[in-house]
Amino acid sequence: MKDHRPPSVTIEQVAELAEVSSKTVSRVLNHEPAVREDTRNRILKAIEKLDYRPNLNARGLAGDRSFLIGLFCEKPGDYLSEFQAGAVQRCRESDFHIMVEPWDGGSPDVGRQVNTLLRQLRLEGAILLPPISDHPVILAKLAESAIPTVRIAPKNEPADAPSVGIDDRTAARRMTAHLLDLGHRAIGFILGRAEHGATEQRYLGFTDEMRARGVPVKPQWVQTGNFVFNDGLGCAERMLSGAHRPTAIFASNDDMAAAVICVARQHGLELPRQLSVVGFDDAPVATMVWPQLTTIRQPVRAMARTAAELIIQHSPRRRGWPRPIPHRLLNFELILRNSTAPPP
Amino acid sequence: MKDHRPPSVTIEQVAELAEVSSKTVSRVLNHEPAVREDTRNRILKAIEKLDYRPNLNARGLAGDRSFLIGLFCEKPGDYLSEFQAGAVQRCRESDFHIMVEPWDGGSPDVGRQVNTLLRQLRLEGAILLPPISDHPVILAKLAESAIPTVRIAPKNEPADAPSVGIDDRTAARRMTAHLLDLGHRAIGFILGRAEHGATEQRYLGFTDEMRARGVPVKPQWVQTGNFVFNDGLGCAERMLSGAHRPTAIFASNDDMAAAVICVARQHGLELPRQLSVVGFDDAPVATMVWPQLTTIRQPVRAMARTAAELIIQHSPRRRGWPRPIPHRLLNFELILRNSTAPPP
DNA sequence: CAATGGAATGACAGCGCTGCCAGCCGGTCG
DNA sequence: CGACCGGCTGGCAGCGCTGTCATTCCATTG
Repeated sequence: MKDHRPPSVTIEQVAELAEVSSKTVSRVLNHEPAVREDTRNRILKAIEKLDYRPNLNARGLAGDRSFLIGLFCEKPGDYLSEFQAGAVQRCRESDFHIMVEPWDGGSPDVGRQVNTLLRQLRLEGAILLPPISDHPVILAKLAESAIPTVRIAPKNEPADAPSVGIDDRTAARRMTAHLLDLGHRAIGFILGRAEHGATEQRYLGFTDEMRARGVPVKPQWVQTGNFVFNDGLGCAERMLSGAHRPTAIFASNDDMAAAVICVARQHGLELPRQLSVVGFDDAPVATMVWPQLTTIRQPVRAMARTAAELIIQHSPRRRGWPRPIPHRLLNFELILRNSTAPPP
Repeated sequence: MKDHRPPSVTIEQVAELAEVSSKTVSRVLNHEPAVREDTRNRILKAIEKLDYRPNLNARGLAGDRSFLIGLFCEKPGDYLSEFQAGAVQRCRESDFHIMVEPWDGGSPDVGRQVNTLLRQLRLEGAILLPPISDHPVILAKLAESAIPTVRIAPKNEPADAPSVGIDDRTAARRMTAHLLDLGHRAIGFILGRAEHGATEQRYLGFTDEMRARGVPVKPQWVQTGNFVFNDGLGCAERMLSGAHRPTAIFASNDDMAAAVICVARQHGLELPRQLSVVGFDDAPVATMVWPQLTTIRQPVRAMARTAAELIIQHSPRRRGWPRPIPHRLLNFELILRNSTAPPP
C-alpha cells in the first residue's frame, strides 16, 4: 500500500549534510543540551535547507512517546471549542498535538475505551473538562497508568492530579455583591448541573454574600436548571409566575440566564427595569440577547494554555507529578453589561 | 526517558498464544481477506484474552500511515464543535482519529504549516470547513501531496476534491417561499461573509423565489452581515430605522437573525406580529432567543460522518479519487418555530 | 608533556509493526 | 502422475528515529 508521497527527508540526510551523525541531529531535535553551539547551528541550517520534518511515528515508536495530549470532554459545545483552540495554540509551540475525545460518562465501557487510548495512542497527558474532571473511573485509569492529568474546574479538590480553574465561589460572591449594591434584596438563583464542581461553588458564593449582608435566601427562589437553556425556562417560570417575585435572578450560566430573559419577556416584564438578570461564563449567547448579559468571564483560553503547559512542561520526564501538585486559579472578570439595574 | 507504563502487549505475544506468526495477526488487524475463518477466530480470541491494542506508532511507521484525518477550520465555534463530534464518532468505528487544525487563512505561512502536518503527522486525509474549503494555497498543497480531501460547503464546485454540503440555494428558496406564503412582500435579506460559498447560494435562493413570484427585491433591504451578530445589528438598524420598513427579514444565519431580534425589540416592534425574522443553520442561539427562530437545520453531524466516511473508505488505497469525484448533498430541514407570522 | 576527566559525538541495536516474497498445502488439469 | 494453481501462512528486512554505551575531543593539571 505504500505510495508516493513527497519523498520524505530523513534524519540521515540532514546528518549527512551537516556532517554529523544522525544521533546528534536527534539531540538537536530534542533540545538536548550536550551539543556544541556551532554544531547545533550547522544542523539547524541543514534542517532548514532540506525543509526536514521529523516523522512523528518514528519518534514515537523509538522513544515510546506520542506527542499527543487527550482532551476529554462529555459533549461538544462552545466551551469545548474555545478551550480546544487555546490548547492547540499552546501545543503548536512545542510540537505537541491535541486529540479531542468525547466520552459518554455514563457508559459502562469507558474503562476499556480509556485503555485503548492510552495503549494504542500512548497519550502523554490528559486534560479533563467538567464533568469528566471528576469521573472516578477515568481518573482511576489515568492514575493507574501514571499519565499526567490536569483537571479543569474539578469538584473535589483533594486529588493526585493538578487542576486549573477560576475561583467560582469568589466570582459568584462578587456578582451577588453587584446585585446587592444595586439595591436588590429579592434575589433568585438558578443552580447548574450537580455533577459540575462549579455548581456548588457558585451557589456557595451566592449564599456567602447574602449571609454576609444579612439578606435572606428564599428557598423557593433557588431552582435547578442543570446549565441548560430548556431547564432554565422552567426555573424562571416558577420564580416569575408567583405573586411575589424576585427583582433579580442570578443564573449560574449564561444559557440559563437567556432563558430567564425569554420567560420574563413573555410575562411582559421590561428588562432590566423590572427584573435584573445575570449569568456566568460570558458565553456567545451573552451578547446575542437583549439586554446583553452582565456576567462573569472565564479566561477559557488561558486555562487551556495553562493546562497544556503543565503537561508539556512535565514531559517527557518520568511520570508522576512533583510535589506539591499545582492547583492553578486564574483570574475571572466581572463584565457589566445592561441586564442589571436598580430594583423598581 | 523510557518508563514503566502498563507493560504493553505486543503482536508477537498474540501470535504466540494463537499459534500463528505475527504476520498473520497483522493480517487480521488490517482486515485482510486471506485468512482462514478458524485461524481468524483463534487470533481474535487471543487478542481479546490479552486485551491487546496495536501500537499506532508502530503501525504507522511500518505502513507509512497515520490513521489521522485533519479537520481544518478557521476558528472555533459551535459549528466546528458539532462537526467534530460527528467526525470523531465515525472515526471511532474504524480506528481512525481526528486532529483539529485551526488555520489563520490570511497568514502567509499556511503553506509551510500544511507541509508540517502532512509530513510530520502524515495525515491520511483532510476535511476542510468553510471558508477553508476554498483556500487556494491549502487546497494546492493538499492536491500536490495527493492527500484525500473533502471540502464542506465549498464555493467553487469544480475541483479535484469531493465535497459535502446541503443545497443552500434550494433551502433558502424554500425559506423565502415560506415568508411569501405567509403574505410578506417587503422582505429584507442579510448576506453572510463573502468568503463562504453558502453566502452566494443562499442569496441566489432568495432572489430565485422572489423573482419567480414576481416580488421585487429592494436593494436597500439587502445588507451584508458577514455571518456575525455584531454586523447583523447594523444591518437590522439600517433596515428598520427607515420610514418604510420590511415586514420580514431573512438573515442568512441564526446569529444575525438574533441581532435582528435585538434591534427590532429596541425599536419597540412586537415579534413576530410586526416583523417576521428567519435565520439559517439552527444554531444553539436559535432556541435561546424569544421568539425562537424559524430556520433551516443543517445535518451537521451527518455531514461530518459522510466526510469522514469518504476518507476512511478510500484509505489506505492509493491516493487520488476514483472518477467521478463524489459531491454529496444531504437533506436540510425547514424548522418552523415562532419568529414568523403573517404581515400586519 | 603525559595524564586526567568532563563534554561532545558516534555506533549500533531495536522500538512494534507491515511489505514483500517465498513456501506450504491440497485440488485440478492435461 | 507430474505440472500447475490458488488459498493460506511464515520469514525477514526495514520503516525513521532514540536509548545505551563506547569513543573521541580538548582543556586543564602536575
